[in-house]
Amino acid sequence: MNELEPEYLKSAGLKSTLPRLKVLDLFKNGQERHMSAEDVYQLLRDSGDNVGLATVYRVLTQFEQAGLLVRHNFEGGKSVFELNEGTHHDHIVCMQCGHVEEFYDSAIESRQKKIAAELGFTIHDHSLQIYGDCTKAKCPHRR
Amino acid sequence: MNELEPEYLKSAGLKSTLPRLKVLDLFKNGQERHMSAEDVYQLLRDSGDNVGLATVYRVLTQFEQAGLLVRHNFEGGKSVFELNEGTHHDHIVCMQCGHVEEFYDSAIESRQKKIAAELGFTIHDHSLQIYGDCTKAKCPHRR
DNA sequence: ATGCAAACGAGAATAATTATCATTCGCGCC
DNA sequence: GGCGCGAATGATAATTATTCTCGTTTGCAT
Repeated sequence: MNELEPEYLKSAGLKSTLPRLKVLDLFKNGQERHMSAEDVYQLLRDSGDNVGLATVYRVLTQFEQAGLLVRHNFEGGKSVFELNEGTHHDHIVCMQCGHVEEFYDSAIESRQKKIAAELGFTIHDHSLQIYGDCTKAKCPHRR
Repeated sequence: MNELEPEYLKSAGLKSTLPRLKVLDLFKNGQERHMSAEDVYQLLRDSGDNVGLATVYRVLTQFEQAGLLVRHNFEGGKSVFELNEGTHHDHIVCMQCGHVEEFYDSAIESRQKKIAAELGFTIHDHSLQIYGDCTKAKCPHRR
């Protein structure tokens, strides 16, 4: 059932190996959009694939550098990755259940550009997270 | 020469102890606005005050909870603290020299509130950092 | 099929932070 | 001005996230 996709790795200049294909498949066909290294490691282990934790870290970092994944540093000290689908967005994170929603606001984006320019910075990257409680929902997502 | 200020601690519900007074003094009268636990530890050590690293971590966390300091999680894996002067602001960080500038933009703030509301979140906190290079300056600040 | 560099897996090493616990300190009380 | 007690401290062990090391395996071109 594993829908492997070696072409992605080839085009990214990465050799097509089993661990890489499995990790990529997890992000493309798995249920969670946002996963930490530990999450990936456990999910692979659960599905019977024995990929070493060190390899997971290596692969995630390589994928980030290749532009296949994006890394986020949410509160809590661990890096979280998601598939890079070209469209930039920021995140709002529920502090109760850990659920993550994505949003994009062009007004915020353009203000950031203006501010950076005014302060004499060449913008490289930015990171915006809103932390709160998803009161509306009954927090159906677990951490 | 240490200008101690026990009243701050009292009013924050914290017992006035030597390590706490020294850390507070560093933030109020030191040259760096943004410091990690290790930074604080080293600076105290340099000025002849022997405060344990564990104590530094404890005091920083207590000060954060008491509202005296604000904690930031910039890229790089370590927490950075600054004096809480009531005025919220975000940060732009130079990736070359580590220099930090502060800014506040009411348009960004209000857009965030609106977005959180639309997504059904009670906003708790937020974190916005822009990462870039301070091209204008010749990067006079070192990390 | 063969070979070799690149990738892997297990476990050691590192970095930031937190927990443990015996000793010391701040401070109210007599 | 000393006493006592609980809170705070400091040294160090423990934890957590991540990276490094190194002997073994694998992808892939010949």
